Amino acid sequence: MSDAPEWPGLPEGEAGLLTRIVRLNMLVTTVLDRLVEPYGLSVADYLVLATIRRSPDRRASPVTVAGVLGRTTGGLSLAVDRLAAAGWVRRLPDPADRRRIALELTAEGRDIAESVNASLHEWEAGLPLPAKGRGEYVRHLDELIALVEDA
Amino acid sequence: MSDAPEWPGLPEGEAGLLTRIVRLNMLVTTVLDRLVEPYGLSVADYLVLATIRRSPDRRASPVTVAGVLGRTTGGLSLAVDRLAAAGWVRRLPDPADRRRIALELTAEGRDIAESVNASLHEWEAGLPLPAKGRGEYVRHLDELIALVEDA
DNA sequence: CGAATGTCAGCCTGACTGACATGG
DNA sequence: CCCATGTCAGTCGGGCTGACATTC
Repeated sequence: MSDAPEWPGLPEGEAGLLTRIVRLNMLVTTVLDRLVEPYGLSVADYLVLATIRRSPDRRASPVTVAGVLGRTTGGLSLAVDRLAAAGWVRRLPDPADRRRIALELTAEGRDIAESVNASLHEWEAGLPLPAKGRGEYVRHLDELIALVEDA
Repeated sequence: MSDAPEWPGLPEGEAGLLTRIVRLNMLVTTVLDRLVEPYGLSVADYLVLATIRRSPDRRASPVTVAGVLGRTTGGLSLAVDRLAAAGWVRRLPDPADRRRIALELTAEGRDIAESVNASLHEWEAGLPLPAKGRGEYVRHLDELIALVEDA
């Protein structure tokens, strides 16, 4: 808490796309933490909920989720344990392939995910974007993402 | 290690500036890890080196660095221990105020920081930015940063 | 005395690794 | 037989908190 007074320095000087991205993320992380906190979960765990929620059929296998979030299946197992213990996620067997399971949100899990989501939207809507609107920004970010993705 | 196949889902749907920033950062983090790894330090530790390096006089107090990087002084103490043990950072007493110390890079620390920095620039220079050049992107990122900073 | 600085011990989050069981 | 999936035990990095000593 308390905003960083100055700049973290990745590269230096003017250029520094990386610097800026890191900086931006640092700020965003703070915002996310704040938004997510009242619901009693971590950002990392929220991402799991959100990933499941956005998956086709609102279900996803651990491997898939781990892939999406760039984690290992082992690590994800623990996260799912946490989330299941909290009553937000259910593991259900896949009748077709008995090695697999599907992760599914409970009603409560859905509620939380949606609440957080709403907070995020709300926060974002409150940003005083300079006229031209967010479209411009979104486009640029998407371009950057694409660029970095296959770099 | 293997690119995430799909999208992590923060908000959903179209908008989602936050989603994109998080996504972008996820990618960038991977890049940073890769760039920093050959030098045998973590990104977190590199940030400490870089922060010191960019400080006025190439020196900084722990409080300052902690402030810049959004960490606690306690946590930073440990990081400095690591870095000092590796021979990259020196603690030197402040004659003016005997509570304080100044952190300074050793020659080797400077070398490493500069090498990593060079890698970063090189990587960035290799990005096939679409004509208009990075100026456009930098500007947008700066605007976003400013926006989020006082949100 | 109260505030600021740095350090240390203890803790905790959260992920990874590597072995394993099960099923395709 | 070999590959894929999920889980679990053990481990570790990395940062935090809270107490403390010192100096202003």
